[in-house]
Amino acid sequence: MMQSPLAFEEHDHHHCAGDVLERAEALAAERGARLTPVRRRALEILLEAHRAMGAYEMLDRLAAEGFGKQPPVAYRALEFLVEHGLAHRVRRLNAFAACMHPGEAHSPLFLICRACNAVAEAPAAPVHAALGAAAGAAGFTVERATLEALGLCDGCRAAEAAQE
Amino acid sequence: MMQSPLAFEEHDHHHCAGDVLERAEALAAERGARLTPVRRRALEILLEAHRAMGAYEMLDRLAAEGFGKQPPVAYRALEFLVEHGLAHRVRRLNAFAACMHPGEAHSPLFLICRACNAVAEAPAAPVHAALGAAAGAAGFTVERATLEALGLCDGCRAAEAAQE
DNA sequence: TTGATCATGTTATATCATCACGAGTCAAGA
DNA sequence: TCTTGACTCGTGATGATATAACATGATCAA
Repeated sequence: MMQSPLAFEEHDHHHCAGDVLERAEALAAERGARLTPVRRRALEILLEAHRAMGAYEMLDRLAAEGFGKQPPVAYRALEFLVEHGLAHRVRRLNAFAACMHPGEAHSPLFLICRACNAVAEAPAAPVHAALGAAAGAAGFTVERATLEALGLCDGCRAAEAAQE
Repeated sequence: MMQSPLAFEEHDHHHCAGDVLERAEALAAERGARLTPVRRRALEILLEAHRAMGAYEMLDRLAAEGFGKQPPVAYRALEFLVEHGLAHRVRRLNAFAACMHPGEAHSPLFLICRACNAVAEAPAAPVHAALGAAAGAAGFTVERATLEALGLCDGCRAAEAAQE
């Protein structure tokens, strides 16, 4: 599998890990949610990997660190993170990614590069507005939305164009 | 499992099946795609069921009619239909649904009612526009999009409100 | 009619996700 | 202090979804 960073451009990785983790802890405390060792470690692993990761890869890593070895261990930790907005599920990839903006209410738009497998989380407010309008016209009230785009990031698009 | 029609309101079911199938055939012919017996039957089954259907349920039905009994039989037929715009994949449900507007280029927006499991295909042009803009700002070119909303159709919303 | 291509079927396996159960933890209140 | 109830985490087992790899047969253009 190729490298799959969570944003297309270079960025301050320290922010992604440390700062986000810190905010996650504050959030959990504030809401009475228990960021237990497995859960916290799962979030750290997602942040360190800095890409979308399948539940079984997560399980392998957790097991290697002395946590349980059965699928529910990983699924439960990931479910907790998703429930509390600390991670997101990327359905197209059957995978999970750390949320880069915990706390800020947002249902993200994922941009998935089919060439380098990078997954970026983009602001989605206008998309949600359009979505709500379309749904309303059809007699439907949206509670949660899955917005995932498959395509090419600029880097890979340039590379592909050059190759032809 | 509950009934899961593809639109929230009553409608002319004959149109959904007969007419769509007819257009599908025309489309296939036009594009040199071979709508073979399994493929055609798979599309008919989707149209008749008139709801999202998992690959294994499709497989059961195909097998019962004398087609192959192994998963690839269903997956290949469904893959063909999706590739040619005759069906769509609903990722949130790990299921497939017949396209109600074959030929009209559209990447659909699915509205999934969490109460009655109905799945409706809504017009998504404005959503795509917003999506493209958001992606462009992030340095990304969209090729395909998954747009799925989970929520309540008006009927179920009224029922839920009445119950409380 | 021959060769290229595509379709269909098979067996086997990979991958993703949940169920059901029991032991340990922890805090609120009798 | 001692229950009690909610929650957590681990287990084995199973369920659900999807693909790989390969053989046979159909289709069609040259």
